[in-house]
Amino acid sequence: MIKEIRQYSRQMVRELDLLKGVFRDSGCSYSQCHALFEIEQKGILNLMELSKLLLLDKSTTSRTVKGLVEQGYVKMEKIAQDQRQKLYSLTEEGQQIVKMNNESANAQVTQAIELLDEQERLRVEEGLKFYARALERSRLQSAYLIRPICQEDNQRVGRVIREVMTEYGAVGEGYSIEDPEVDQMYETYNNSRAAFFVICKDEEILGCGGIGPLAGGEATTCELKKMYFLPELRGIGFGKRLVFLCLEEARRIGYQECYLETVERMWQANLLYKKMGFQLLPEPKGCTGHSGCDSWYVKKL
Amino acid sequence: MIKEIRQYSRQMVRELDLLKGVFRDSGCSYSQCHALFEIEQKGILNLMELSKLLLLDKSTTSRTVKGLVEQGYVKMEKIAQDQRQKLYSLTEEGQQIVKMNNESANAQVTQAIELLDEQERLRVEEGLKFYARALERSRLQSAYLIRPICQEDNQRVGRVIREVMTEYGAVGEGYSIEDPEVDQMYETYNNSRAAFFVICKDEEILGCGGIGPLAGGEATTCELKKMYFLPELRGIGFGKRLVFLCLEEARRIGYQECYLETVERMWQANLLYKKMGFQLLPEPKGCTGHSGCDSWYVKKL
DNA sequence: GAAGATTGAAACCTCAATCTTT
DNA sequence: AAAGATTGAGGTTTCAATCTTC
Repeated sequence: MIKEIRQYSRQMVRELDLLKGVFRDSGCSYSQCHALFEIEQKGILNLMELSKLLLLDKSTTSRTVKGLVEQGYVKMEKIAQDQRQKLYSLTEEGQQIVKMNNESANAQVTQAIELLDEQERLRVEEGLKFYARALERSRLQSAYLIRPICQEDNQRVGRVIREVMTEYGAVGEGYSIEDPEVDQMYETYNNSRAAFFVICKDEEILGCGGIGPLAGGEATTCELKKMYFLPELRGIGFGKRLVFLCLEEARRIGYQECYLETVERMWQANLLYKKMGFQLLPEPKGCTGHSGCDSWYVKKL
Repeated sequence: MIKEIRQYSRQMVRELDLLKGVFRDSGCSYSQCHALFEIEQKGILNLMELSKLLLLDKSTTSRTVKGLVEQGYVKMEKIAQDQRQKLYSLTEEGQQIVKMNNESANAQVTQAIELLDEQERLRVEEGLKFYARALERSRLQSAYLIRPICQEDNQRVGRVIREVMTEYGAVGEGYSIEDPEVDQMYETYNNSRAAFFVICKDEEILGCGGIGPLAGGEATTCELKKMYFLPELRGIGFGKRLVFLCLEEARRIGYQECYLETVERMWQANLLYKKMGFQLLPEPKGCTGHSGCDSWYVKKL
């Protein structure tokens, strides 16, 4: 399947590349047209932001915009707060060009899309969306690594747990932030019925989570425990990966169901658990001593 | 929807562009890696073919391959039949590089695709396939034009009809190639119950087709007639467009069903009719006098 | 020192002109 | 003349170095 996807994506990129010819009429290079488009989208932006959007080196971007300013399509202004930045926005004429270019590009795409039926169009939209998103997540994730916890991580893991729980106001009695294990995660989970992972960038630890036996529960039930991500790590798909990894490990150990408890205000986490097939429970299981929690989930393994 | 599709495709292209960085390790430029890949796919090819596959100017391609030959990844040979061409193929070392590059590219794509579930992966594959195909067809179609027939077309349309019918052996008694109208399509279809279109590139006519009343049939039934495409025009989606146009015209005139007859060995046409919702009939309708036909279809309008 | 922007050198690409073979 | 390939001039892009402001 990878082979097919690569093949189709090569074909698609090739065709899209040919479409770029449309912009020749406007008297600007393709990169200049792209720059005009992105400036129009954002309204106003500086060189670095534009450079990232265009996927061009800042030096190229600088020269590209220089041409546009000379042609009178883009105007530059400075702000008092930061004399380093140059902020670019479109002139009247620039807006005209963007509008024209957009119309011809839309016409081209429309012409192609009209060859498909309604069902196929939806497939195209969804397919492109999923693939773009997957590639982005994969790129963002590639800077980080998931690995089992080791003893040297204890201190930094403790810090992550405290920071995230504090962020969500899960502090004080009835919350796991008070558990003595917080500073000794390695020792606590280093046994045949448990597993604990950390997510790090270089030496820095940014997230963690693991499984262990559910205190006061059946022997076949495990608990998904201490899953906390610093903000930097959120929204790039690591939650799904870590939960998946934990559930796999739980199955390997021999557990038959996985329980977890959390607070409703950690909405990203709650959404993730539901997506991963966890069922909301009306009341807690076992006796974890975490009376501050207000949401309980379980999933068969 | 066009807006969404353009947005996602921009995002996707941007991400794919970032993936190109993988090839840096091999010591070749991205274009060189791409060239190695395409040479490996085809086995052996000349400069012009390679240039088309890479979407690069032949001059760039020449320089790109020159570098690869110097590095010992590609070998050049000439053939006796045509001393103009240079044929390129991979050396052992070149194959090694391609294999390495392919593995790392596959790994990258795999990493992204693994973030999706089975359903989403299928959507990606289908979506990319549909879009690549639609863009290609749209590009190929843009060289041609569909328009109503005019009197000056008569001779050239007659030639197209005879050429295609002869190609499929639909010659002699019982075939419409004998109809006197073949040389006077404009006059025959220039009335309020009929319509006839031609597909042309510049002045050259490459295909035709139209509708008219079904001889010996009910007044509410029309016949799809004389639809013939020269080989150049096949496989780029014009059949669908022309049939669609004819059916629209038939509805406008007030017909309630559309009949057509053809021969089974024109398999592309038969496939098209089925796809467009025509039902195969066990026997002919009306009395067209075309006893050579062996397939009859009808579609409600 | 770090962030935003520009500049110089070199690589890459296109267009047009040219060379060689058919 | 046409098709395949190469070469020269000039635009586009990157990398690294530099300038300016915070």
